Amino acid sequence: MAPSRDEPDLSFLLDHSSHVLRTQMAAALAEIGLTARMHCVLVHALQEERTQIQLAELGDMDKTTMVVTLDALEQAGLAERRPSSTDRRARIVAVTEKGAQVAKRSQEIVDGVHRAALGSLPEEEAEVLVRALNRLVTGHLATAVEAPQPVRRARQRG
Amino acid sequence: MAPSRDEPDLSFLLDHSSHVLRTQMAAALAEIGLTARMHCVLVHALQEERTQIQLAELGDMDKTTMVVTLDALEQAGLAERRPSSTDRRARIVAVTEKGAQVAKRSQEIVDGVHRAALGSLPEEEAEVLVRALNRLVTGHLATAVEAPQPVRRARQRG
DNA sequence: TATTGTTATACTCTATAACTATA
DNA sequence: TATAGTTATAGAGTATAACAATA
Repeated sequence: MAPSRDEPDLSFLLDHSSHVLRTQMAAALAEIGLTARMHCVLVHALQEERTQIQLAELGDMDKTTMVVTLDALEQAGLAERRPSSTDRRARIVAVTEKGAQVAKRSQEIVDGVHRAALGSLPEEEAEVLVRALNRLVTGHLATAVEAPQPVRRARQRG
Repeated sequence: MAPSRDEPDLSFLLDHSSHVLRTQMAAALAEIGLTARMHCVLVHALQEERTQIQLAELGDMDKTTMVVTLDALEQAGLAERRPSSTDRRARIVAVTEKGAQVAKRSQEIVDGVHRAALGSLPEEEAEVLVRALNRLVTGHLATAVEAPQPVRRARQRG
């Protein structure tokens, strides 16, 4: 939505800037064959032994979305599913050697995209921007208002 | 995506804050039966005589999305399609009396949601936040990187 | 009984294509 | 030939339900 008047339209400012930054990030990561989600999973899986559900929560995605993301990472040879030694239901996501290299590169890309954006601002403005957003994200804009759940029919038996 | 390290994760900050603000806005406008798009169309249509396509451009939506949005506004008795006096293909979107009242109320709601967010910050931080976002939106984050177009088959003849 | 991961699929959203009327 | 608006629908994205294995 475009700004309608002279008042600051915070919705437009946040929507537009986050959308454009997201497209820049997607384009930059696509050059090494990654999506933002794949990058996110790689980085978190590298930090410590984590199951799919733990990684899903960290990346704020559904467990079924994690399945698809992991399929892509496995197919690219960047990660593997390994049985957990303590819970035979769970799978630990192990990052391969190649995956670790790619993650290092993708983190540089992510940092670069962020630096380019923040670097386009006067230094003090960039600092305050980050501080203000952090305050919002941990305060007034911490948790989404959940919409009323749409009804969902049972799926066809097969 | 959650922040992965100690560096400021601008993507997360913008995505999260814009998403939560959007849900707050949707919930607040839903109380008077509006979506953000409906509000956007009402406000712009009130400013001057505008066609559907002009309103679609202002609200950054497709003309087909505008059709759906206008259907909703008409059904709610808030706006009407009127033939343009200068172009018999085009329709002017006229806001009804009731629509004008609702638009006034919805603008108050929008302003209120924005004020609540900005008001949760120290005054100077809020000012710099808006200034910085404005600079990004008109500068480094002005235009989205467009993704390669997905192929699209011809639609079934009927 | 509850949880992990999987598959199948329903749903939403939005854009594309084709069409009619008009320019 | 090009444009405004409409309809139908394709496609992406994602979440829900059901299920098997295990806790």
